[in-house]
Amino acid sequence: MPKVTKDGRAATTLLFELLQEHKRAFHTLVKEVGLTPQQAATILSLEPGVGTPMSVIAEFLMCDASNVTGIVDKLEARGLATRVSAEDRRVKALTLTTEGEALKESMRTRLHSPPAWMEELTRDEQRALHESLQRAVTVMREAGKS
Amino acid sequence: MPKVTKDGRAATTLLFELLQEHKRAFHTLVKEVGLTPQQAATILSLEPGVGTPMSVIAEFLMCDASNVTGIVDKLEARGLATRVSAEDRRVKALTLTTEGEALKESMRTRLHSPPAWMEELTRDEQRALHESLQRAVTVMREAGKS
DNA sequence: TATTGTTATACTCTATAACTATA
DNA sequence: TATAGTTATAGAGTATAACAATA
Repeated sequence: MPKVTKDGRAATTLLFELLQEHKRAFHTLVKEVGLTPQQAATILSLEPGVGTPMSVIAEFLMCDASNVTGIVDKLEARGLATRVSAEDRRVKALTLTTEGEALKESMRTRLHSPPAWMEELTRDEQRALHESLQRAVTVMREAGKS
Repeated sequence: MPKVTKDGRAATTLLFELLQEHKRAFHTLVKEVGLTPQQAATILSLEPGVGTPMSVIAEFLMCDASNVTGIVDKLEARGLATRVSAEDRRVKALTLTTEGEALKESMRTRLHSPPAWMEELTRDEQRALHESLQRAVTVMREAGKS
């Protein structure tokens, strides 16, 4: 098992800087589509055609389940999502409406669209970045499971 | 000028996933030190020995200047920072107290410390990640200037 | 006049605790 | 009894608008 090297520590700090930038992009996008950050995050967390229990949304948002009620109320009021009943009749699952799916895709496209600086990298540099990040995310997912 | 390739787009999406992870780490840390997210972000934005105007803090926090008043009030009440007057007597600058500096360093160390998954990468992989991110951050900073 | 920071107000996010309806 | 979601409440974050002090 390799230790974290000087490169590993430097990479962590650089990641932090890139993430600050991404945060700004999210903040700007959310304002433009007229949602609050939590409403937007909820929309983005929903898979089309799959009902997501309120408790799962609370975990994703890192907040108490009681808050999800109000957030979801507003999404329903705007016609972006609807509550549906599950087998266990205590749980209420949230699904995107057609309008909600469209908004989600629109946000996703813009959020995941490459920042302006990406085109300053050569093809080879973009490939190297992709490969390194892919490897990092892979081990991160593995670590999360254990 | 190279275009954004498939690798560039994939890298952007992966960056998004790492961001989610980092967000969780920040959230956990903030709770542990007993600050709110905005209070913690403010502390982290202050340079030791340098007075930072309220307006600069507002820009960093991406919120209206009127909100900074209350956030700073609480930091002062906890003895982590103090308001000092600047040459232009309209502006009030915020500086860290000794206690505030200590807390900032403690948070910074933990936030920038490599996540657990980093040690799953080999030395070579860590070096590749570092180099790719270094290049990305360099062009990002350049793009930010223009 | 213009700008910095503050105050006032209203809405959103947040955690805690008490409640309901299911299980 | 335990769990999923809701309601009630209080503290914190947010934008807008109006204000004081200074430029």
